[in-house]
Amino acid sequence: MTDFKSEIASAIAIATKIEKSEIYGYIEVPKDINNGDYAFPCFKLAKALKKAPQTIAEDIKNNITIDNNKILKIDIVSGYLNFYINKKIMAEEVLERIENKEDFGKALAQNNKNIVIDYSSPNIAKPFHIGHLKTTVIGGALYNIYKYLGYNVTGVNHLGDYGTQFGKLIEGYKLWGNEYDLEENPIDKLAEIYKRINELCKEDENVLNNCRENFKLLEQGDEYCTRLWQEFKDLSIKEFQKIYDLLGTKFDSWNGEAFYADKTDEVIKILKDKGVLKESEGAIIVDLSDVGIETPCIVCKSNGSTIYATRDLAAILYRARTYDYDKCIYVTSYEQNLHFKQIFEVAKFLGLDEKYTKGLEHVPYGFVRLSTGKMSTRLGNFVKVEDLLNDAISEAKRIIEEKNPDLDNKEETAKKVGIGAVIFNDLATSRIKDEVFDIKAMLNFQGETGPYIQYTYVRTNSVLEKVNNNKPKFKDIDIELLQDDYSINIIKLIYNFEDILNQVIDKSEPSILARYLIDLSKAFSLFYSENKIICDDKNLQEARVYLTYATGKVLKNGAKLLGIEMPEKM
RNA sequence: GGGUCAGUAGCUCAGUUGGAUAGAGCAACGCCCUUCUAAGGCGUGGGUCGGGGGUUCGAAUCCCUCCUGGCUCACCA
Repeated sequence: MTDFKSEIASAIAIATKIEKSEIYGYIEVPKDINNGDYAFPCFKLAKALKKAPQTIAEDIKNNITIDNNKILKIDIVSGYLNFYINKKIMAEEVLERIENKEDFGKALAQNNKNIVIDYSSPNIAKPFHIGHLKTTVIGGALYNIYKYLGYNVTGVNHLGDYGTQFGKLIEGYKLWGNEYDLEENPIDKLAEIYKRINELCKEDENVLNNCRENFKLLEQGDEYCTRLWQEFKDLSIKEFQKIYDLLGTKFDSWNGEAFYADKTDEVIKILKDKGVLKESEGAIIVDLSDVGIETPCIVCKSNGSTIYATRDLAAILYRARTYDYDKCIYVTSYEQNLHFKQIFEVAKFLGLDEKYTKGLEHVPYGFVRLSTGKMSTRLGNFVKVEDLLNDAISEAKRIIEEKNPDLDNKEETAKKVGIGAVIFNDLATSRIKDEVFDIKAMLNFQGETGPYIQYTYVRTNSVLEKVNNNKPKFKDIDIELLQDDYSINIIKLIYNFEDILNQVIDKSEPSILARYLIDLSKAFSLFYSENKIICDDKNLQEARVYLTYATGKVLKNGAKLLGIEMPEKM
């Protein structure tokens, strides 16, 4: 497609003899469409050229050589150079590509880079609560978008399946296992056992020692402990899988912490050979004060066992070797900011190629808090994702019964709408912001929500159904009939789709796409309410139906990248 | 206390990397369905962009400082 911004930048660069990349960075899109489609603020050059902005604008305008077919008009308004592009060309290119490219937006993807994304990563034997939802949907969206843009992506569910907590669980099971039926509701039962054993540990030091002993046995491969651990793990995964199925989340690897348990010796050895290990208070640490991190990174506890940092370092080694990653992304809450800062520094001592250490990226997100305070598994103060999704689905069902009682596939539609609402809610705002969980707001399907996007899509669908899905061919439509503000508004947005996807991966920020889909939905809703699409004028109808089809396609593609499924009717 | 992130309308948030008159949604109030789905569209009210300095043609955006809140600061993950 024609890159209007780039062409304008080139032309200005030639006229001013200034580097194109510099000019390109200055060009902006005016908020007010009356100021054209692209604008160049001449103030930027005033100092360097020692001229008044107005003079610069005039000079550029007089000297610029630009394709008059693509740029129709250049205006000077208070120091700005405003460019008016030929929207017919833009409309033609955008709409033609929609028809031809099955996966519209992929054009910029011609890379073969390997991306590893570590996301979701819940703790075994603990409930999957709404605190785990963000990493799951943010990671999932990044996974989809990287893949869509042509990267080789590996999604890793780095399960929390290792540590003293399992020694405790095993001890609890030994004591009271016969009181619980784990098949029925495994996670809840395990959580109960976990809570109970923790209480007992507080009362009785001997029990705590037994727990530690169990974990040691587990580390040494004791048959009984390993069998129990495996069983807890299997039950948990089965439970998690239910939620992943609802959310449509997929992973390529389930290698969790335990997987790296036998790979930490090598890490210690490399660090030792590098001479960066120090003993301090009985533990073995890497001092990072040289790089401004005052808290040292512990790689070996004073009792000789390893710690999560060591296992994360082993994972970096493993991922570099196995996946040859260009980027390795960790989606976790910002609680772990310091931890990742530390291990990314220590990773520089592992003797890896710079490519791997530079490719490490932590993507932190904000807390989910209940109105009653911070969530705590221990205190039972949490909302399970399964319950939330079920609430959302019931609410969607209720609304369907109220608004569209004759609908087919009510169950399936309610599922898509309810889950779409929940996913969208977690992706719609900047990931770093904290969120106070508000079930009422989440179940309000009005305004800027997932259901709004779905509803807009459904409307595009019914228009097409009205013409028996006889979408006109691109070559048969008259672009001239799509030059009104409402249509152009939509076309411009579709033109930006690729750019939006690239922004998302640049910033690891799926909310950019979520907001974009809202903007596109708004633009279409306005077009829809202002125009009669199915009308007496056959040419006009065909052009508008085509635009409707194009909008629906982008909405559906975009939503899918966020993990939101579109119902065909609702 | 150190580090770090955040503070924009009553509430929830955008703000294209320093640009033109700071925008949406929710909530409130009004209007629009014999018409392609009203889960929609339109309108009204609502702002010291946390405070104060500074940088410059120009600041919600960059720098300094203070205030408020979150997270974190050695053997949990």
